[in-house]
Amino acid sequence: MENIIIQKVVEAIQLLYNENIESKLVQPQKTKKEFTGDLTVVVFPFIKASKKSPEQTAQEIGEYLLKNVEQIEDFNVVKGFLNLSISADYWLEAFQKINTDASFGFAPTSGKTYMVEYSSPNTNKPLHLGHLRNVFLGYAVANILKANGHEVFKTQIINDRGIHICKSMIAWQKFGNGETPQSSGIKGDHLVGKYYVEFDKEQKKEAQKKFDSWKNNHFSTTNPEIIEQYKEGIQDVKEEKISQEDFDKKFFEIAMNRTELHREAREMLRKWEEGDEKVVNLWKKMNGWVYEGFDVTYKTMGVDFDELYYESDTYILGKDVVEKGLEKGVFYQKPDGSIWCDLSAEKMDDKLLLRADGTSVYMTQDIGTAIERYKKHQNLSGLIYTVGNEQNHHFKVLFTILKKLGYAWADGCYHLSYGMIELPEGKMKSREGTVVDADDLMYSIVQDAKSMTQERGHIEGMSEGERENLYSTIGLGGLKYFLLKVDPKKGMVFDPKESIDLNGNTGPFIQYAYARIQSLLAKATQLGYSKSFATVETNDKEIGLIKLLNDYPVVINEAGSLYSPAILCNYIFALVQEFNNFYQTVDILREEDKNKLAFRLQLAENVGKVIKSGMSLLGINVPNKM
RNA sequence: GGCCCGCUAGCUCAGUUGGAUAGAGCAACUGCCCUCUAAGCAGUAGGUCUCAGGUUCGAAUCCUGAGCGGGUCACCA
Repeated sequence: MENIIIQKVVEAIQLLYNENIESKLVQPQKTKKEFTGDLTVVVFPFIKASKKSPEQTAQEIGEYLLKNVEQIEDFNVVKGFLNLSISADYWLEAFQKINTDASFGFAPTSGKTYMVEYSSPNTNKPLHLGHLRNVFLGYAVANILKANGHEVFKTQIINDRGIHICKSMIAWQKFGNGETPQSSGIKGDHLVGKYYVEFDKEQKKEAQKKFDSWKNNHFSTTNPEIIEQYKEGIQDVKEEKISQEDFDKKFFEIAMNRTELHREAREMLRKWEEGDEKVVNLWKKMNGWVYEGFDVTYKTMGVDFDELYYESDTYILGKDVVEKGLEKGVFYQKPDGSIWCDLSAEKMDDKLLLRADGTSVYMTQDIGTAIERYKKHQNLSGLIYTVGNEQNHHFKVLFTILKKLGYAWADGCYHLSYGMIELPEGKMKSREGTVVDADDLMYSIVQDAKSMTQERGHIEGMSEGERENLYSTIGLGGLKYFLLKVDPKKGMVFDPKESIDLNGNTGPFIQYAYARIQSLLAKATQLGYSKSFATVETNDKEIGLIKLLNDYPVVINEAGSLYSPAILCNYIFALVQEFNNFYQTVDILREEDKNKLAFRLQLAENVGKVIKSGMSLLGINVPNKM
């Protein structure tokens, strides 16, 4: 419809004023609620061509459109705004198409393939609230891309090696007494996380002892540098060059790095890299526990992956590429032998790619892994990394380097960056135990949903299993919607003391509307009402719903190209608001005109269809009763 | 300090190439269950869109500067 109008407006200006204007200048938009009409054309851009007042220009163009576009049946002019009314027949016809299209809103196959990476956890602790946002976001974006006709591979890279997991391993060896998930009844990832925390606690104790003895001028260390530094530090504090707080922080950190525990963890990492059998076996065992735990969490979350990558496999990648890059002159070498990428042209600091001793850094393996993925999936149109915005700079550098290396596909790489979730008192700190655990949060929100549902739900006649199922549908739906409705780029505050709101603009609000529709349809079937209708007289609430339904394909497209499930959330919410208004002001089953009744049933059915479809793209289920 | 991002109602957020009187939800107040599910609907109140300039028919939106908040600039991952 928009296209027809654009074309006809250009035509009108050509005929009326003998001027050619760019079709870009014609921007039909939805008419605001307080005015009558469906589409509005702003005529200000045309007054240069018409050389007449905005009002008169709008009037003349309006008359032309009324005569020459059959779907337009009326128009009105307010200042420079030309409001056009589209005929009900046009909307009814559009509705027929929606009604008969089983995969309404979804684009035909595009032939493109995308890879979406999300989650990518460390294996030394369980998933937390930040992962929930990450995973729900990545999963929803993957679904939305599929709905846009693309083939999608969902993937994660599991950070299964490194100093962090060694810490858990050391602590378990020292204090674990052979504890296992089976023996303790603790979920595997939580058990490993418990020892990570244990390690930190013990290390802090040891560091504190060391630090205290320094304060008393007892230096057990054989390293005279530390003593010297410390004494200088004290002097600086006296001269107020640094604050006591900064001094404490700095030397506590130094003490931490000089603890026996820290040395042991480093040593274990070294042994792991050598392939020491004992260490590798312990590593496999404890990672195994973590994976069992993650599986349960992912299952509760209702997400999955098509392809897994492990850092223990990929951390070696990239070295040869960097060396080749050096030969080709893309990178340069410093006198100490380290290899760097010059990014001054891009106004960024130079980036280290290989240390002087030839070992790699994070960036090195990211380069290698990206190349690996494009080798494995030829024709990949895009690679989407769902990673927090603290790594914005990292990805900017990564994509720039890939491009410098001559990989044209680097343009298809996209960092799906999202804002951090903060608690009312600030950032979550795993060391301070303020992290909101994913399993705990999901459990408690389902409990909330349970008590709310028992209070006001329509659960009579449901089996115990069906009820439990409903509680988790509502609870998790609420949680997912809560995390997805905010623009990914923005940070958000989460207060664990207040449970997530399940009224208003929420998942359950939408689920409730869906359940009402299903109940309505069931009752209609029971009463033997038909859903087929001839042409009917419509009211503006009905047309309003059709207009919104008609937007669904555009919304999917937009949500896909902007990688934003939030756009879809807002759309579904608006649709439900409109439907609730319709539902509460227009009779459906009580309607005496059976033709109208049938039409309204079918309208409700299609609203339900779109709600279900949209919610499923978000990874949210909808219940038939609640 | 350099670079990046954010700032819209008391709170949480919409507002996509600049368009009409800036919109929702929560919280507050007022109405509505005659069983089409009140987890709902209708209404009231709440705003110098952080501030100051600029661009033009027209700015929350674009430009410049300032303020506040966050991130990053690691031979950490």
